[in-house]
Amino acid sequence: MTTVLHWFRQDLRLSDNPALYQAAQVGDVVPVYIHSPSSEHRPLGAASRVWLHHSLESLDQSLDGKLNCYVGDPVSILKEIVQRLKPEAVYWNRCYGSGQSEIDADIQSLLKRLGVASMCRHETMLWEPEITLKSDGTPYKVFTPFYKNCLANTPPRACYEVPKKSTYIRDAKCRSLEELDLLPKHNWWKDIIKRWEVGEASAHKKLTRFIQSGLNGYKDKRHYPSKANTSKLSMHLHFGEISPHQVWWATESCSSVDAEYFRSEIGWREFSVMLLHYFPSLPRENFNKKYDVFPWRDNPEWLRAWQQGRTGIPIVDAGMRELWQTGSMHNRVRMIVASFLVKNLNIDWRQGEAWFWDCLFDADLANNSASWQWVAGCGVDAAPYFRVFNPVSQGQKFDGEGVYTKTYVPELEKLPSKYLFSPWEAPQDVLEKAGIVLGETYPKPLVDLKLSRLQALENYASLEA
DNA sequence: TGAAATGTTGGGGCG
DNA sequence: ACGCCCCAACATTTC
Repeated sequence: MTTVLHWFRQDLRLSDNPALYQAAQVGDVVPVYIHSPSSEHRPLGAASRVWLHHSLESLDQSLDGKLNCYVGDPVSILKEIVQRLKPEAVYWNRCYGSGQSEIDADIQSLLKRLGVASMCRHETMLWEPEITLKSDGTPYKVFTPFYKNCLANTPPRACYEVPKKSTYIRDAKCRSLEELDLLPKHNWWKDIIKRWEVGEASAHKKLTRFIQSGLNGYKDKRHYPSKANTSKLSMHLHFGEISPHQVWWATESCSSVDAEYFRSEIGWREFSVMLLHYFPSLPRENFNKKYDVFPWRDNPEWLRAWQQGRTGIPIVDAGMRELWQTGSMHNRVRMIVASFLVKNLNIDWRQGEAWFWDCLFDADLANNSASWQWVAGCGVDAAPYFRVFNPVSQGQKFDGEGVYTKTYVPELEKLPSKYLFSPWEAPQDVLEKAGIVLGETYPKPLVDLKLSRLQALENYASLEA
């Protein structure tokens, strides 16, 4: 029997894994994962490291404990393994993002030198970036025509089964999962990860549950953070515990408007990946260069207050505390807190992006940077600069009863809904009755919403001139 | 995947 | 009955 190697990257699953499927048909598989902190363009955030650790643990179990982990630069690690184990070929699924194509090219030339076949599969996305270009050969810069073009394009490929009868080989010289040293030294993460189930099986369970009970009414109900109408699949998709194809085809038979809206969100994910592919500087630089002279405010104390959920704006604080306590945040609230940071506090979107990157289990370079640039107005197909969310009316509209807000800001528990989203407007006796002393039991608002909005509009308008 | 300012309309109270 | 005012409700424009 021949030996082949499968290099796991952002495809931590057995089902619908094109490279693994093909590898297993050829021979016995050496499953490999390489942690390479030194060659990362953007080091993993703390939350991502925690999720990754647990995801690898789960993958290892699926592989009968045969997952082989290594630490170091992929080229030198793979070189060493290949020379030692002499597999017939190395398989992997393509990744996207800064430097990924270069890594692929480096590995391919390495394997060529070693006389080993390299099998890099290009079936990761529903529509690979190369086939979604406009007729003039340039990438789409507006979502709607991009997505229309996708739908009119070749349908996404069918899903692959879990490889049958595959034998996985353990390399005695690999490292243990613990040696990857992914988990933070302090134990803060234990309570957070407890809230989640990590791994391929959990991802599918979530998808099934969502289709059964969350998809119906998704189009409207997804906006309400206290409702369970979002899929919460983002982290599983990010690490490849489930593939977009599996999600796509699972909802494809549901021909409701709800399912269509849900699939278009998967479309936004494709859009972001495509953008990062063609504009690798997206996580660092304003896509719209006009914004390079924007007068961002440097205020570490305000930034800190935003991060810690003590801005004095209840829906903003609820969102930021949800992030801190759960490693995730409802998407509607992400937009609200982001708009507040950028357009009320006037702080550079990169500061917000960095915090999300560190705290989110689903931190994804493409989605995160594209979305922050969208909010800030400097991105591709971005929100117009004058679209400023009012966190008071957003709270009233999407969390009317305050169920979500009170979950994370319990000190406002007794405040009537009328003032829940703007406690600074509550009469003194109402505050007293609710046991609230502004500035003591709950912060006074960091900024005046009306004035800060006008200031932001002025700043933004100055760029237009 | 906004919100505020401004404009328009129409019903009802009232002299 | 009529004109006038007020203002909610809705529509449009502007940022």
